[in-house]
Amino acid sequence: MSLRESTASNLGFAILGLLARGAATGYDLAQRLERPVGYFWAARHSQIYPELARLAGAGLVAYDEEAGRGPRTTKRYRITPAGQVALADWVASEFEPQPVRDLEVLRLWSIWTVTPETARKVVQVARARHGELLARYQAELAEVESDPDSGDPRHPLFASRITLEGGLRTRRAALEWCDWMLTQWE
Amino acid sequence: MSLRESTASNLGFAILGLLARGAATGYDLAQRLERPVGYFWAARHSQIYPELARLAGAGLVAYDEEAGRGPRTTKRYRITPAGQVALADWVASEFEPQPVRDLEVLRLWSIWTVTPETARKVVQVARARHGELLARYQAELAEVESDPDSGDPRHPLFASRITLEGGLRTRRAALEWCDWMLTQWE
DNA sequence: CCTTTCATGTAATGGGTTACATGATTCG
DNA sequence: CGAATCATGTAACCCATTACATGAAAGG
Repeated sequence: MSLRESTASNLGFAILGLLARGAATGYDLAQRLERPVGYFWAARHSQIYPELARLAGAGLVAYDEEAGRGPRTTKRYRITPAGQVALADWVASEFEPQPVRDLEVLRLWSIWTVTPETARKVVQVARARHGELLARYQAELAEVESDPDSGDPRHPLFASRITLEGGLRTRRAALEWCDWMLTQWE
Repeated sequence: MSLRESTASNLGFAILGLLARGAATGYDLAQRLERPVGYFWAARHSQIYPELARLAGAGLVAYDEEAGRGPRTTKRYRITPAGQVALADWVASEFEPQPVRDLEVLRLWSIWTVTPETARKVVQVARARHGELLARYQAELAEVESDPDSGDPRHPLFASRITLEGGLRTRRAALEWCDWMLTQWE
């Protein structure tokens, strides 16, 4: 665990993390970086394709070309041994906490400028959103837990399980916070 | 509460939120956007000065010039009535949840690639960081709560109090999550 | 036949960090 | 007298979003 110069960006490690779980096309990666992984790290395809090219240039990923359906060939990427080392290294590396940017809290921080009635509406909308996410996480966690591999610390599903558990706990705390806030306008 | 075209960026509303609590120089704003406000919205002075110029151009803030200490004049900014309206409007406006980017969770999501011993170390470091933040939030909350104005929904300290309370709850949940995780490698 | 999905890229723009640049006052 | 603080700005670069662009196969 030491401070290190990275060969890949944060997005690069998100992609390596996906490829460590299985080979995929840029298109596949873009979809997973919208939905399951996107809960904590989102990205669009326009960002993913150039990053894949960089990772390939650094030898952290490699690809086979299949004759594609569109105008270009389809590239199926996989992580290389060097990529696996880089990923594991990065997981264990120390890094100082990055600057946070939470739009919901920023909004609440100025909520004293509106009437209590408006304020309560804002909190209720936020509460509903947290509730939706909580339900989604719970459903996904149930699915992951149904697989016995999710108990094995060296299996990807183990990591899926603990990150989902974290999301769940965070959302539950946020819901309780919203309920508490609603009691604060007398 | 309707979807609206904003006159200011998110950073702009962070600045308006600060100025709504009192006049300040760009330098003052930069400091508060590092420490207390930086817990949920951080920014550097190189971003703040141009944004202040934009806000002034849009008539949302105004400034008085004092003969400054350095090579340039010191500008003390205050929010205008139009700025107050824009801020309150924005607080009540709907906006779809922005893409999340949480480096800590991204890292844990690939933790299955390292040995259980290394993994536990990673979680312990994260746990310590959450503990530190919790302590800081608790101290700040105690200070805010000592002021009776923090109970008045139309006073800025009310909003400081509820956002700190949220930070506290989130950190507490994160700590419990870390403790739970540590039980997961048998 | 039309829409969705698969599949890949590039260009323009905006947001944010790091580094460059200047200089007076205050504190040790 | 040197370092920290007050105080303001600009420039280069990186990261991310939106929009532009193309085209085949599959499904309704």
